[in-house]
Order: sequence, then structure tokens, then C-alpha cells
Amino acid sequence: MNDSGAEISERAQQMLRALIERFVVDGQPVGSRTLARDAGLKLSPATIRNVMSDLEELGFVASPHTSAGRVPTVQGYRFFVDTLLSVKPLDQRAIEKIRAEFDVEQAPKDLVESASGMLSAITQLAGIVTLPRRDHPLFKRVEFLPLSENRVLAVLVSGKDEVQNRILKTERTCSAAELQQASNYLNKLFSGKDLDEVRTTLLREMQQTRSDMNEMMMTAIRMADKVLEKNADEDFVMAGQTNLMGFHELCDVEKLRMLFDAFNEKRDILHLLDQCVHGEGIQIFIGEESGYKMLDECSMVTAPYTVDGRVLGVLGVIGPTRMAYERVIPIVDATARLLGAALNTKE
Amino acid sequence: MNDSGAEISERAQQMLRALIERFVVDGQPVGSRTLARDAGLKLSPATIRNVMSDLEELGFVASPHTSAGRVPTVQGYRFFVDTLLSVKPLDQRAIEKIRAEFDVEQAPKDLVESASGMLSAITQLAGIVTLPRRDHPLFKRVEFLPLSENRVLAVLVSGKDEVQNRILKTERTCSAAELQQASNYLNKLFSGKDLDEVRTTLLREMQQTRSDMNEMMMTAIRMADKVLEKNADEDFVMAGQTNLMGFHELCDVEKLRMLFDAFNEKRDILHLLDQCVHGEGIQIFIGEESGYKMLDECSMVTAPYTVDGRVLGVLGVIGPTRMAYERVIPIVDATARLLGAALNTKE
DNA sequence: TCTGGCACTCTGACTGATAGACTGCCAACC
DNA sequence: GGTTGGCAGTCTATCAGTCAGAGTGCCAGA
Repeated sequence: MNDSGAEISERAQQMLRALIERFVVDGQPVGSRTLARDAGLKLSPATIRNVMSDLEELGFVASPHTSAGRVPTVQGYRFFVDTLLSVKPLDQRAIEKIRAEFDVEQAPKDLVESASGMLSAITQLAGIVTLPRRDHPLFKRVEFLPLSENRVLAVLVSGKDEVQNRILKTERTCSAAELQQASNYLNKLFSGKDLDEVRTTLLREMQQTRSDMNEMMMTAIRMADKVLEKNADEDFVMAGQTNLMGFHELCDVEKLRMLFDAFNEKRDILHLLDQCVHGEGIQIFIGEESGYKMLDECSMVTAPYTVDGRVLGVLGVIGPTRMAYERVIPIVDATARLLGAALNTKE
Repeated sequence: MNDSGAEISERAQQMLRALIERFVVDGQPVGSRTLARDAGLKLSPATIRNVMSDLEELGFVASPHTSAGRVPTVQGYRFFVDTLLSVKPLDQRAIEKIRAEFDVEQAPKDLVESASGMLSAITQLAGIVTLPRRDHPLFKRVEFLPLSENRVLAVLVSGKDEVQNRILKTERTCSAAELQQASNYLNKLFSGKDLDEVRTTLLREMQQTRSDMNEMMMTAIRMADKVLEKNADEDFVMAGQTNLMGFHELCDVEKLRMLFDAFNEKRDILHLLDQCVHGEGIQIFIGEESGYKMLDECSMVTAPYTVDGRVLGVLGVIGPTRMAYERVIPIVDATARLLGAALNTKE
């Protein structure tokens, strides 16, 4: 694949842009006459045809059949978003509107849901947001509360005041004082330590000393496991999937089914999103670039969202390849920033 | 609508059954010759035609056009499920298989998800299960734990040891003793009382005495609200929605979109499920009977699930009107029982 | 009451024929 | 040399027409 950016004339680029912009709005192959009208250049259709022929040679456009107009290829879109696109940042009013939707009182999970809902509402595509992940959560404190004869409620506070509950059945009735003692012990020893470390330490200790506290410690370990595991197995939230049904390139029921199955299955999509975490800023997969069959006719525009410069997750939009990238990109970008900011107040 | 059960001959009933059974498998209008072969009666197509004509008169079948076979109407299906259907209970092996899927260790929410997944997997339709609701949850106890200078973790235990957490920011730093005192007070006063009652009592008291404890009490109220609200605004879990894309009567993208939008919107579906709670046992909505346009070509088979004879929720299956009712009904029935049983061990 | 037969109807698939929308190429023009 | 108008060629979409297949309704006879 030769990077033929230099070979392509200014005029040809302008035409490619016009062609894509036109194709994005109505999804029909674009002919030379239409383009002559649209492109803004004062050229006859015949000239346009010559240029289009060059663009086809370069692989930026293709024609479905002899007497249809031209359609942008994946390579065409790629060139478009990489070098032709001028994204104008969202105007302040639009940004404020999004910010207003983020209620800082909301829990992280709700913020994430707001974000995906907003992405889909504004772009009229499908919005997708991964849940924020915290790496290396810290052990803060644990508390054991007696509930009934032999049932104890364990409360584990970790990281940024993330709380986990678990009810455990004990073999004998523990007094409140006993439980207090157990939690005091654990808190004094581990408060502020890395949760993962706490977990292994406890495990080791349990093997050595067969103490009365084993039950409590075991529970603490299990809860720590749960926090850590929740971390590992990431998840995402989607909204507006049905918006995709409006695009006739996706109207085939088989394709739709594959797509929606992938949304439900989550695994493949997560894997794809994972690749976006590492990239800096906006990341775009066009058509087959994703490598997943069900996304062949789709594009994905993503941006990581950060708090304190640490990437907590990714959000973005899934739509047909012919989406209005110049409109979608600033929206995704702004939403990522604002979600990061909203999560920041949670500190 | 005349209940013409008496007017319809034994033979006609048998034919209606054969017609529906045939139509269910391939979705094509059924002609007289096919039926003559299928029905098991030794009759010529001509005779069948006469009977079909009667059935059409009665509104049980209809023909899409002159020279197509007959198709069952909603009324036809209704008669079929009400009087023609002989549901054979699920065999023990199948039941065991379902039971095995329910891990009694799972939380209620996970059990519900297993159930919907199983319903969709076994029937190859969409499975739906409402979350179990507890009515009139009791206040059990509340606990306040200091986290940092002016942050307190509140833990509310209600009903069957349902736990709610909330972090509150206090204006001044509260000592552990102070917090202990507050929770002791509330627990002594309200333990075992109806949560709703606790809530109103607290509200009243707060208006009368402007005490230092207001902040704690306010939090307790808010958490109670959350428990109660979670109760009111029920929710459901679905699985296998994409299975519905396989049926050509639903292949129209517009219809699919309406349907999936309704699944996401939840409100209408919830309203429908609500009607199933009151009915005893299996409840079936066929086609337009539901009263919702997006379900015009769908049927819904539901059963309430109970613990200790109290209805906690509803589960069921959504599929095209031409579903194999005699197969689906026992599955829904058994799953409801088993889910109830699995939840029972949670007591 | 059941059945075979016949006329009739409607669908779906196939076939041309035609209009419309393009392209590609060529010769002329600036 | 770049640009243009014109023209031939090509592909699609659409519409009417035909035909086989499937099914019904009705009638007369068993």
C-alpha cells in the first residue's frame, strides 16, 4: 500500500472530499454531473470523469458497476479522515449542553450511561462507553456487622470509596466485640495498602496460623477478589443500537443479526475498544480495518477518557462507514473530555 | 365475538390444529392438499376445502389471497391454545438440566439473568424475566462508618438482608462515637418496622426537632427512598433478542426497529408484564391482543414466579405469533417454578 | 356426506423492451 | 496540455406480458 499522498493533486483531493461529503448524505453512488454541481470547482463533468478515473486508479473510489457513479473505498475514507478532514471544535453552546447532562451527583455507572445515551442522541448513531476501570485499588477498611445468630455483614471499602458488601454465614455466633476486634486488626494492618497485596498476604497468613479469624479473613479475601475481578473483566454500556437499523447498507437482516449478536456477546467489541485505549486521542476504525466481519460496513470513532491524565476507559460511536466524520469526531472528543471531568469530581 | 366453541365440529378442530402445527414450522399458508396429507384424517382435499371454508367463516383462519392456502388468525391461535392444546409437562431430564443451570450460590440478579438466558436458549426465542420485587421491605438496621474528615459511609440493611450503601459528606467531622450513637438510636427505634413507615416517621420528626442528627436521618431517608423506589420502578432482563431476527414475518427493518426500541424503552413491555402478574399461572398474549403495535406479529407466553406463594415477578418468552406454543408453555412453566425454588434458598 | 373434476384466480419467476444515468474516449478548443 | 462537448456503449431499474404452479369454489355424481 503506497502512501500516495504526494501524487494526488489538490484538485483531486477536493473532489474526493466533495464525493465523500455527498455520499455521506444520501448513500448513492455519485456521478460526474452531480459532482460538477456540488464540488464548487468550475469544471465540466467530462473533466471530473478524468479525475475520478485517476482516483479509481489510486484505489480511493470504486464504481459498483459501469454506469453507476463512484463510491468511496475504505482507503478513500482513510485518506479523507487522515488528511482532508478539518474538524472544527464543537461550539461552546453545544459543549455546555453536554456538560449540563452530566449530573455530578451521579454514580460513575450512571455517568457512563448518560454519556452513551448522549453520544447516540446527538450523533443519531450507536453510542458506546466502557466502564471506568481503576487499576491497583487500595484497601481502605473493612467492617463486620452482626446481622442475626450466625450471619455477618461484611463491608469492604477500597480505592476511591468503592464499597462492597457480602453476607457470610458463620459457624458460631460472633459477638459484636469479636467482630469489632477482627476488623480493627485488619484495618490497622492493611489500611492504605495495595488490595492485591493485602489479598496475597492474607492468604499466606491463613495457611500459617489456623486462627479463629480465618472465617473473617477468608471473606475479606473473597471480597477483594471480587473487586479485583470486576476490574479485570471490563464491561461497556451501549445506547441507540436501533439507530443503526435506519441505514440501508445495514438493512440486511443477516448483517444486523451478526452486529447485534456482537453487541450482546461483548467480547469482540471489548477487544476492539481495548486497542483504542493505547492510542492517543481520537481513534478511528473504518470498515474492514477493524478486522471483524460484523463491522465490515461500520466505522467506529473512539476517544479514551481520562482523570488526572490516567486513562480510565474509552467511549465512542459506531455507525455505518458513511458517517459524517467531521461532525462525529468533535462530539466524541468533547464527550470524552466532559465525562473525564465529571468523573474527576468523584475524587 | 361469539364463543363458538360448540359450533365447531371435532373434525374441524382437528384440522385447525393440523393447520396451525404445519404453519408454525414453515410459516407458509397451508393448502388443502398439504393438509390432506398432514392431518391424519383420511379425507380428500375437496372435503378439507369445505371445512376450511367453515373455519374461515368463523374467523379462525384467513387466506392472504384467493389462491394461497390458509393462515391462522389471532382468534384461531386463541382457540388453539385455549381448547385444542395438550401441553405435556417437560420430562424430568429436561427439568434437571434447567435446575442444574441455577446455581444456588448466585445472587438473585444473576439467577434472573440465568433464567432469561436459558429461556432464550431452549426456545430459540427472546427470554424475558422481571427482577424479583419485595413488597413492604422491613427496616433492619443502619450503620454509619467514618471514612475521612467529613465523609461518612452509611449502610442500610433492609428486608431479607438487602444492603444499600451511600457515602455522605458531613459539614463537620463526626466522631466514631457520635456516629455509633446515631445508628444505635435509629436501630433501637425502628428495627423490624416497615421501611415505608420508618421513612415517614423520620420525615415528621425532622420537621419538629432540628437536631444535630438531621444529617444522618436525612441520609437514612434517602436510602430508604432508594430501596422503595427500586421496588416501584421495576425492571427486567432480556436475552436472545436477536433470535427474533430469524423469523421472516419480522424481517421488515421498520418492525424490528419498533420492537427493539420497545425492548430498550422497557416501559410498555413492563406494563404488559405487569398484567401477567395478576393472572394465575401461564398467561398468553397473541398478536394484537397485547394492544401494542410493535407486538402485533408477536406472541408472549409468561408465567409468574413465586416464593412461599408470593408472586415476586414474571418471566416468559417473546416470539412470533407462529410459535410452537405446546413446546414453549411447559418450558416457561418449568423455568418459573425452578427460578422460584432457586430464589427460595435465598431466604 | 364425501369426492373428483373443472373453471377461475392469484402469485412468483422469467422475459423483453425502454428510459435514465453513467462512463470512456475522441476530437476540438483555449 | 488541460479542458470541454459530444457520442457510443453499458448497466440498472422498471414496467408490461407471459406462463407455470398452487389453491380455491362450486357442481354434479357416488
